[in-house]
Amino acid sequence: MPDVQVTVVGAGAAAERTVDAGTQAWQLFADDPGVIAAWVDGDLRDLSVELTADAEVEPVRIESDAGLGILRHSAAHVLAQAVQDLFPEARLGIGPPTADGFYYDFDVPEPFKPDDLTRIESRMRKIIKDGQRFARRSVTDDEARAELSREPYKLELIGLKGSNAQADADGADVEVGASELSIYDNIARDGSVAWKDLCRGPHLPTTRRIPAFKLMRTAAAYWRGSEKNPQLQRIYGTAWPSKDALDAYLVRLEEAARRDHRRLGADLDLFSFPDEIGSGLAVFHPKGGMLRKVMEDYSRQQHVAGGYEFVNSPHISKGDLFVTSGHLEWFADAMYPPMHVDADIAPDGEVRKPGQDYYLKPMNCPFHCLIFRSRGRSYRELPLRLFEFGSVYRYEKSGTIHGLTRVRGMTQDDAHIFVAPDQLETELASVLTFVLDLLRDYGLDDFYLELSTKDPDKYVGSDEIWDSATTILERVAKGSGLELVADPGGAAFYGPKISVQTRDAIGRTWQISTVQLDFNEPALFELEYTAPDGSRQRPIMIHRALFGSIERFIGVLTEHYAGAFPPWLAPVQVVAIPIAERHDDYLSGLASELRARGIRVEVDRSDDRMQKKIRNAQLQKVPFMVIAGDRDVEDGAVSFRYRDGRQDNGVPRADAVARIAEAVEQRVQV
RNA sequence: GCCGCCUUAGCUCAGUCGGUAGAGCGUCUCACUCGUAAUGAGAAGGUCGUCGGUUCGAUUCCGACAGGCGGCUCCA
Repeated sequence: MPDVQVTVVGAGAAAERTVDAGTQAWQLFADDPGVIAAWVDGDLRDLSVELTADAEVEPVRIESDAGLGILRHSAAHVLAQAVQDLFPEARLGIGPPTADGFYYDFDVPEPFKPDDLTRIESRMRKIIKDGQRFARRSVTDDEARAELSREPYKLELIGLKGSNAQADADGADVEVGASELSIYDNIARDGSVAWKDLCRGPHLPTTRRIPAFKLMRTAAAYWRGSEKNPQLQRIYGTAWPSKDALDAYLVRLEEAARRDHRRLGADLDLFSFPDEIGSGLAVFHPKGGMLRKVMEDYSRQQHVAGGYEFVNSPHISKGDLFVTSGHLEWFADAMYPPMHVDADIAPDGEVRKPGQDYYLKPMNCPFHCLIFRSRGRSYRELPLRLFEFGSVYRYEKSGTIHGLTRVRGMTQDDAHIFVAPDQLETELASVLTFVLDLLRDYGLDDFYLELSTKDPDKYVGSDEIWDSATTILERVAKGSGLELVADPGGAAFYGPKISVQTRDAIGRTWQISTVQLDFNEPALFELEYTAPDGSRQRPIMIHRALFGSIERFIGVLTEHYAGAFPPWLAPVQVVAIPIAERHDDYLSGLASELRARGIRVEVDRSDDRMQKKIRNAQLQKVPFMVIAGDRDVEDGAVSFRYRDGRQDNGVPRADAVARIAEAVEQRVQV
């Protein structure tokens, strides 16, 4: 048998190896059970692939990104097999890996019930225990159609082959690759085919190589992601290279649940969503209101320093304003319906006065445009930066509402900056710096940027303008030195945008701030300024919001800090705890001193025992507990307790006040 | 908006195979005055989300609606 030369790329060094023709990749890595697939000449392949001359082979370990994807994709196949065993009428959608797991979509007559998941899970365990081999074979389109004639969704995917851009967009690419079709057979140990699926692979060698998995939940999902298509039943699962890794993932989910701002909002008495008001409409309680005030105060202060002018606009407007701005044309469905006022209809039906439609405002920009237009503007006024905490109302679809992060009434820290074209790039760069600096002040410091470009189906304005605007934004974004991710088609209809994505304390990302360019609205409102040469010129408008909305930002910060806000943001900064009632007055005196320094302090005069008061302050995540008993009173001192249980006893009063005031002023976390 | 699940005291949750309900925490009162995460005793508190249907009788079964949760779609 002729020999074949291959190159094995390992950790660090590449090694030439000579193997028999017909050697399969697994034979190179037979001594390493962590290897589950291989890169062969840059393509991800099954370990059963036969090596050809001069191939470059690199092992794929199960815990690598590619390895996890293969593990989870294989788990999805096991799920689908289990489902079709138990529900023979189930038809297959797609089943790709996701960031932390996998899912598979099924068309079933009845949605799955919670009990079904348990049954499916045990069936999956049996399939895994069976050690079925994943075997790949290439098929022609016609062969695939014949074999999968019972699977209408798969047939549709076969038809998509070649139009790969579309398939990529909705995840179908895991089933049909760019070139040839393949089917994976699951071969039982008696050699029979237990199950098969159209799939481009690769897969684990056998089902036994799934060390740990769990089905998480069921949900409905539209076929190929479109509302117009039928809904399939999706089963989500997760799979990991070890039981420990699975457990760690489940712990991570619990940690995220522990930080959920909806739960903390109730526990810390920050806000609520009374049914009587309506879905997605929050009320802020005194503690949430204080948090909000502190955030706003600091933001206003920074906006003054940043050269912004403060404006204000009403919550409702006649509809014509939103006809001019284009919002009614594009977003009428997502606006609260109009209030029709001032109509005068005679008893005989004669219209004496037609009346007017007023709308709750969904955006602040049209109002700011009117402020710009209220008088003639000179180039000397530019950049003109108009800032407002503007409350807007959007009739979000009922199913999308989520705590404070997706609401129907919100207050944006909204500014519209009008610039001359030659000021655009400089202003954008300084806006981006302003945004990032302010976010850092609130304790967020891990960012990347996303550049959202034109949606070919939903935009206004000329291609040239879009291209040049996009180029400028890209240059500014790159100039920030932050990682930049493309978001094709993600722009608003009126212009491209940069959004700031923030990673929180447990690594989740949130879209917070946006900086959007708008060449469109200044034209709709016929905005002009007089240039140095006396000509009339059209300004460019920059929309920008840092918090996005205050509500959403409070939600994000609450989760980021798990409710343990740094002292400057904490609604109650200090709880003073007397050990016995006779120490109340002593601590009231200290509280007055602290209040004189602007510190938010409460003295716990309840008749709880001191241990209970500590527990209560701890549960409320108050940054400073100052405790005083006989010893402290005698020494003119207090004892500190921090949220992490750390104590610092016998601190002189003046030092204690200074320590607290300093932590607040420096905006540090304690 | 679509699919599924859920809704019992302020909160977390028991319970009633159809005969109008119970605990812990919280609240209030009293006693206790205590050195770093829950002192003890007592009391108040619910037309079992809303409306309709079935039934002698509905918190329980059925339906609609509202609200919530998990996804999908959407997010100017």
